[in-house]
Amino acid sequence: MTLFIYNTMSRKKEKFEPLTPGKVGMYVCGITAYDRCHIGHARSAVVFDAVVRHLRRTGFKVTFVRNFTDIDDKIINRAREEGISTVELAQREMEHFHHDMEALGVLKADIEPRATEHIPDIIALIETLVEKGFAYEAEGDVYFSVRKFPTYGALSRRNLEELRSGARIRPGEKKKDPLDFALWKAAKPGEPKWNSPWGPGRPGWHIECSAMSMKYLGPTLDIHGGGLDLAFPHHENERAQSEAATGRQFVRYWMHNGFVTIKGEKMSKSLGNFITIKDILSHFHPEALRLFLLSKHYRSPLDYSPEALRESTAALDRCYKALAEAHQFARGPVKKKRPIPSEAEEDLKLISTLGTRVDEAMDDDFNTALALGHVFDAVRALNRVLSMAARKPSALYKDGLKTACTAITGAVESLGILKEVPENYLEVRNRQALEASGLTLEELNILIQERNQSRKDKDWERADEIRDQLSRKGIVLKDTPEGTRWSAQL
RNA sequence: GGCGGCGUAGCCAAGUGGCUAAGGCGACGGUCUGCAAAACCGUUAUUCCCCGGUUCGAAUCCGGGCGCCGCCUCCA
Repeated sequence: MTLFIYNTMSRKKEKFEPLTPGKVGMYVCGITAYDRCHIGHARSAVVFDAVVRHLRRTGFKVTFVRNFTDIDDKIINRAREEGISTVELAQREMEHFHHDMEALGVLKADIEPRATEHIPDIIALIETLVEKGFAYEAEGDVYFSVRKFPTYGALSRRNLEELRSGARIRPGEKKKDPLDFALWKAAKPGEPKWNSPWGPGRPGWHIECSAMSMKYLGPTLDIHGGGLDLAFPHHENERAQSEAATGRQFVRYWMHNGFVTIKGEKMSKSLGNFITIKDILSHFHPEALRLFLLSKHYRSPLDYSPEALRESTAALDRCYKALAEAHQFARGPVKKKRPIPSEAEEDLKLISTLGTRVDEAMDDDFNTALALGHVFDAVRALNRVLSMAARKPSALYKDGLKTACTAITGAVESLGILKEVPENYLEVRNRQALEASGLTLEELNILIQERNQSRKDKDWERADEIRDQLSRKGIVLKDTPEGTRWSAQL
């Protein structure tokens, strides 16, 4: 199997060949730690988490670096508003980030460098650029001279002259060219500062990513990822700085994920139309959010709505229900070994090859939507087998069902879903439903008993009344040969 | 204005030259059930925004149009 990745640089799907066979150096732009993360951040995190998982699953040794920007204008301003230090603010938001990521099942990066811990590396890189004539100092600021880098604009397909016509030098900036960008900013009174050859100041945003990525991954990264909004100017600038400094190719494969929109508009801090990860997780299961985020190809826009999350929850419930029932049958008391029909054998075979189909989908530029389609096919096949097993029970189903469950949960490793014990997942869903219904477990059981008595007496009217009453409270009753069971309504 | 992306069923979505246009949610019919629920089976796009072209053959390629979105300033 061969992995193909869409490279923003070439605008084409390319065969993935890392610099060193079998090893992948991957850098993804993390967050600026000044506020809670929203679903847009979650998408980027989950998408690249799936990338890392899939690379590792298919045998690559991945070094994954995701940075924190812990000093910049937004942090300084927010800290000032809150009356705390930039260090405190950044620390708090990095902790929030870690909590959110852990909840979402996003693997920790191997290295999570922070800008403020890499000031010497940043300064060294800027010095190289000054020495080589790509950067110049101006009253304590240092700027990158865009005109010195001939292929500037190649990544984001910008035309320098057109960019220049729209750009302006803002008051207080000492650029020679409107397109030049800051590598080092002289400290203003009261701002955090570090000493440098150009006087006290702090690094610009773009240079920190160049310095930190190359420090841990070398001059050439295999994969550099981030949101589409970072392509210009952030990644364009990173590329210019890095290649100017090293004379080597900076990134082999540029990957950019599309935006999360809400009512068709980009979700962003500036528009104020964002929903935080924390908010979502107070209403939905983290895996439902993951499922939602992976339900569309990573490069396309993805429109958020509570309905969409509910749909993902319904789909996830169906998967867990099937797994739970398969477990239950496998552990059940059936002893009789009657032969199982060939249809069941075929379904079990289909399930056993799910992993291959998921991996193939992922190999095609991480087609998670197609991969999920295969997963749902397998779940339907599993339910089909369960129906047959319920109709004509046989102990011969047990091993097949156990293997099928393992095949499914193993196949979705890259997607990072179905990681919970199915019974636990359903129990949590049920507990939440019970809480929401306002009933205690005891009250619920009394109602169920009363209904069963009514059913025995063939008082269907009363029995249905109780069932309807519970249904309105979000609790569904199911009459099975083993008795009446209740569960959360979808 | 410049650059880029998108428009596939009621909704979401995969498919980028050729087998029956995946899958999810929903709706309807059937099996099951006292009736339900869940699950399964079946139906739900003879057609992929519109018009023209290339081709033996196009949702898929080309040209034009309409509509939506994004980047060009901080943003995942």
